[in-house]
Amino acid sequence: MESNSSISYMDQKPLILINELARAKELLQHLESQLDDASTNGKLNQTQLTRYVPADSPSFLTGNPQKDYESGLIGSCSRKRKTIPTWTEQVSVCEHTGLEGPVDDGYSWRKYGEKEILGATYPRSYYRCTHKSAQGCLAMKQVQRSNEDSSMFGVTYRGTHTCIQAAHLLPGQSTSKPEQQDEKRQKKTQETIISFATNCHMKTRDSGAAQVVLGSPSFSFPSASTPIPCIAEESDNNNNNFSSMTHDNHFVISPFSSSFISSTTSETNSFSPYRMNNLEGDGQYSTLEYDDLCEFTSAVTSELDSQDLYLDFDFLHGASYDSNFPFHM
DNA sequence: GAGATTTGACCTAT
DNA sequence: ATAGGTCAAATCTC
Repeated sequence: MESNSSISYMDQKPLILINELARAKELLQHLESQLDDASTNGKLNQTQLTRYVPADSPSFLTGNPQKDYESGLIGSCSRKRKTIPTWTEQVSVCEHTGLEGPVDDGYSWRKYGEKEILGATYPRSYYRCTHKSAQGCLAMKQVQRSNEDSSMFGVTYRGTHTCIQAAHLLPGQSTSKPEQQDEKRQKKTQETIISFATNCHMKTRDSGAAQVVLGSPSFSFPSASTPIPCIAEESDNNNNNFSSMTHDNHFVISPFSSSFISSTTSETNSFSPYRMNNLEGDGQYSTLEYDDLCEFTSAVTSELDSQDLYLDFDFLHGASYDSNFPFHM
């Protein structure tokens, strides 16, 4: 990689990180799905999938994928109304970490409806991409506040952004003034990392049972509407040539691929506390890559019947909070 | 005045 | 019949 690209990469690390964390979340969801499938097939009878959600929440909050499959929200087009061939993503967002609530995820949305939902304390809000008319972007999302924890929101994304903002903005960016975007992005990046570190746990047990803990009460991915659809299909990518577990159970993060940098903007930020140190001891920083997470996902599924694993992202140890990084396997 | 939000009516799947 | 999703006119905000 030429030097200019290298500088640009360093400047854009926070943005990259946001996107990477969004990818991580999606991959964890994918993993959860894989584990569920394995359990269904009798491979993992003791598999437990734990996902924080209020008990009386709608399906996208209760984490009942079967229900959503049945309702057509996942993996297929909705059978209701116009069938938009879309990919559906489900995330939970906490307003405590999202700064501006669940609506501000970096994209421009226009609210087109609100509906009282049976059994739900709060109404569900319906949004579509602001650029639907201008650019034919079909992205939509639904936002619903949790019954039990009013600070929790369930955000269901339907469709991917095909508008200009999807091509030129990273999740977490908005159409506000650049300086405001910087501030928002910095805060969101910090909050995202902290939230991710505090609440994302993956464990395997001696018994072979697996536990995935996603979206605990304060867990959020402000950039949840990542413009990277069809993760399940892409997760089979075999270009993951840079991640491995070391002898001391550290997850090795190796140099960043150039392909992802091209999707970022040229704005600058500095988040040195959150840099990811690789473990080569050469002082170079690197980024948790998408394929690392594919490897990670694969590792979980292949190691379910073996020893405990421990995943240690050093960059989080350097963050300005004192909790132990809880990303374990 | 343009664009966003609200809200009641309407449509469609179950 | 009912519930969820969408439409579109009215209203609000900048």
